[in-house]
Amino acid sequence: MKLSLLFTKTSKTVPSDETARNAQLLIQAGYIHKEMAGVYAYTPLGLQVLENIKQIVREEMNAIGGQEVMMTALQPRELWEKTDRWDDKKVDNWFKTKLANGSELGVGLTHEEPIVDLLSNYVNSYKDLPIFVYQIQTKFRNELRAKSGLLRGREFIMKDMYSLARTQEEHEDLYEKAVAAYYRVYERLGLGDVTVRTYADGGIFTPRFSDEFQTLSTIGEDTIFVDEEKKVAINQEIMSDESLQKLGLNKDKLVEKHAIEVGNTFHLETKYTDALDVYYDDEKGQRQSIIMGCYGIGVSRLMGVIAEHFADENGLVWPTSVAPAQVIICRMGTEVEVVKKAEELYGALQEQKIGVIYDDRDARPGEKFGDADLLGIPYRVIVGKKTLETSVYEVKVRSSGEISELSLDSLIQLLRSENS
RNA sequence: CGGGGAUUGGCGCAGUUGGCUAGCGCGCGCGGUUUGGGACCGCGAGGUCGAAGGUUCGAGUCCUUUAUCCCCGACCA
Repeated sequence: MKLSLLFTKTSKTVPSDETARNAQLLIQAGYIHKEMAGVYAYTPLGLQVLENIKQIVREEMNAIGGQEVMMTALQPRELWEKTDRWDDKKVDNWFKTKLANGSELGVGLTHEEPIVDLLSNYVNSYKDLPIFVYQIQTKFRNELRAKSGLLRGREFIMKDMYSLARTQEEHEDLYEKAVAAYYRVYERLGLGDVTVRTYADGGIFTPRFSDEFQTLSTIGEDTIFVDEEKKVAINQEIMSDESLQKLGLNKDKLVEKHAIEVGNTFHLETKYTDALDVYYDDEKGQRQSIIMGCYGIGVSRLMGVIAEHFADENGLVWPTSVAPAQVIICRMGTEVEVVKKAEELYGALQEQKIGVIYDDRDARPGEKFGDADLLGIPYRVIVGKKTLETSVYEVKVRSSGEISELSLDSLIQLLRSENS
């Protein structure tokens, strides 16, 4: 992508109506646009990051047998009344609207009911199970208070997966597979070291604990207690001697930390399947309940977490796995030979299918360097008069600041290895 | 939903005890000098001060209502 063609621009000033670092940086660099509180649009660069995160999530869900679908945002009232989740007293953050004929609709905030309703058309026999089905979709929640940029929005992108199992053992197996897939997702996003499985409240679903995936961060609104040996934690909200005993955790080994929830998995048991009257026939023709699990990852929230977690005083610092491009070419000046050299490099990298941004603007060096830093592209290559005299390119690593001089071949090799 | 703060060109801000045609920086357009960390000179466009109502000879400045945004708290199935 040529920067001269990109309609977004960076700003020298921080938006005055944001205090959350993720929102400040993402807006300043032109990745997102604030429509209203808790509602953000994604511009080309931001969308690319979002798509990269989605793709990682998608690959890992597919790897455990997940089947992708896309459910609807508009939801019929009747379906949700069957599980007693329509009433505002039960779930108070619905966005609701009406058809022209007056029928009430809800705007999707989660999809247990519609998923089960969909699957009920196809699931009859033990032969049809188990199933993992997921989607990556916009969710709408009428939060009383949106805050912290992408971390808590009223409209946000979420991956929600649901598992349907025949037996408790099968459910446990699916559940742990999903948890393992979650670990791989955070690992690939660069958050593996700071994300910890955390026991939390199971909500209204079940007396069992749910598992949250908490990324350690000072910006986190959750307080968790981490057992660093066991690599697990317990959320403050369920912290009690009884819970600790049940989980086999030793109070003295726990360290208090702030963290932000980037995933949550629940044991739903048979609550939704039973309520919606969906069962399967076993080998003996006996009708049996279906055991469900649900698994969420806040995709857009992750974008905010990653932005904020890796940023430094000069701007964003994307991990290579989600960066909108691997490398940015900064062309110095407009001399014919320099332009030619830069275009050549741009073409060569594109040919190698390496994500590349070419700063072909007729701007001053300082502006180009500043933008390259702010945009957070992992590698920066300079093409200027000096480049013409040597046969190497000056390459700077955004995260470390390390500078090296590489031939075209080794540059390509470096960028391709990061890509895999 | 309770408490606090904010709202003035695209962005960031200043506007004295109410007083003339509402300023500044950045950005933008034109011309020129520049080009390895946001350089400079000249000219220029662009706002009716969140909205509505009121007080006054006169309101960005005072009063009332209201909308929106941010923060703290409550909430987060």
